[in-house]
Amino acid sequence: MSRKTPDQLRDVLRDFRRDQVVDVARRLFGERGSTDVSMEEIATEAGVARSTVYVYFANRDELLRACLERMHTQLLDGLAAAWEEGAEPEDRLRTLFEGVFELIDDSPAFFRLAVTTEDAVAVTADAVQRGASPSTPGLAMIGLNIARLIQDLYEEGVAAGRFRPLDPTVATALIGQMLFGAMSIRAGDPAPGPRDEAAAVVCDFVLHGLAGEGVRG
Amino acid sequence: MSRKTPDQLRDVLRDFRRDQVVDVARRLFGERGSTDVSMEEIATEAGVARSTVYVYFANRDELLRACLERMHTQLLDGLAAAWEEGAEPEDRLRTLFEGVFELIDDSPAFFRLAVTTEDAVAVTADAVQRGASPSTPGLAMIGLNIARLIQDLYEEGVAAGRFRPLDPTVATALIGQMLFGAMSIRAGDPAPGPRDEAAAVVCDFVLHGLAGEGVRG
DNA sequence: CAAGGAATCGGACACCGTGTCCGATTCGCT
DNA sequence: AGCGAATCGGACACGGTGTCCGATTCCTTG
Repeated sequence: MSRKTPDQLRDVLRDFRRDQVVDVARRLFGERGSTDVSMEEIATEAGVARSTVYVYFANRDELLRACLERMHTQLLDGLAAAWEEGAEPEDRLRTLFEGVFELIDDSPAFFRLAVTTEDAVAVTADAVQRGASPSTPGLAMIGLNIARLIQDLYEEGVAAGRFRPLDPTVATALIGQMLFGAMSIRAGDPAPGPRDEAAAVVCDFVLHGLAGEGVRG
Repeated sequence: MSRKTPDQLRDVLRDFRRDQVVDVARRLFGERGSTDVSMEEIATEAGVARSTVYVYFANRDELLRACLERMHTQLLDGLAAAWEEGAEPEDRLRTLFEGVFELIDDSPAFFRLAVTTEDAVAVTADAVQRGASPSTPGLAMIGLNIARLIQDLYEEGVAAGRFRPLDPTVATALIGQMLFGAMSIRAGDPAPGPRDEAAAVVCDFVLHGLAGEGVRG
């Protein structure tokens, strides 16, 4: 062969090294704020020179984006794994909350990160509607895929006659809001309760709301 | 009198100057991130020397806290103003959302600020239950008062037979989560819809949930 | 008006983190 | 052994923070 190492292999290696750094950065960013942790510290902890980090990431922000993207895929993987278990829309909803909580419990500072880093908050269903191209780079996708998940879930539920027929865009946004709120609060809770319980409670609330059962309708 | 200016007056003056700086800081922090805006800039914009800012605030963090506290009181004032209008629990709930949205629209970066600055996320009702002493300094109060508001609202609703009787702590937390999520999303929405509409939609969701009306119970 | 004190200015300072650069070194491959 | 790529490590400029202090302004009071 003319090339000593195929570009392909070289890239794999490169990704591996990148991941190595991202792992550390994610942990440190998680424990303390995204500020308060220096490049030096990340590099040292990852066992590389500071200058080497800058080979893989143009700057601090890009490293942060990489961390968020990793958490994102981690979340989606986790959700996909448990996704097929229950066929009932209600169960899927609960699964969704449980999966999200699992990620939060694993690295509670997820949100401080996500929120700090601009526009990751686009759990709005508009985004789905506006159909941001799947090639959209970076963080827009982070909430987008979840929004899509929610919208699918909701429409299934309506089709099955389990959910009220609302404007799907609005409904998706509302569920997303609840999800976001629940995540944020759990992320800030120093002593969160059991995951399944918490998910069940939130899920019940999302389904039936606040109003007394006999009161209305 | 022995004193040229009574300490009292001196303090008033001092507060006035402080507010002057906080006003500017809040705006700038709001427009761009809490990072990305230097003390120098704040000072200049406020028409004082950088060193003078450090007379009133020990450091950047303290200035940030002051900004958040100001927003907090602003929010509570706004809510209190419209609080008595509707006696019905449902109306009060809607008023709550509207009031919060109003603040958000006024300075959308409220949340990036609040969330970034640790533990402001304590909208958990546990906090109310644990009864954090009212003297608790700083940001713990920021969500606490709102939580108290929510809890009162909820208990009124239950007493009036309008809300389902749940564990008040849990119910408060859930409403708080929805509120938090709604705020966050609206804060990130580049083109938010009319306030009253948005509030009405969220409110309806909180009241009746997702499930079809005839489906369950 | 003159004197005095408090607040403010403005500029110097040390410190730290970022991002860039480059020569020296190590590592893997042939 | 020899080559090239990756890595090291340490220098650098830059910008922001927080501290300090002498000079200046403003207001009060005698």
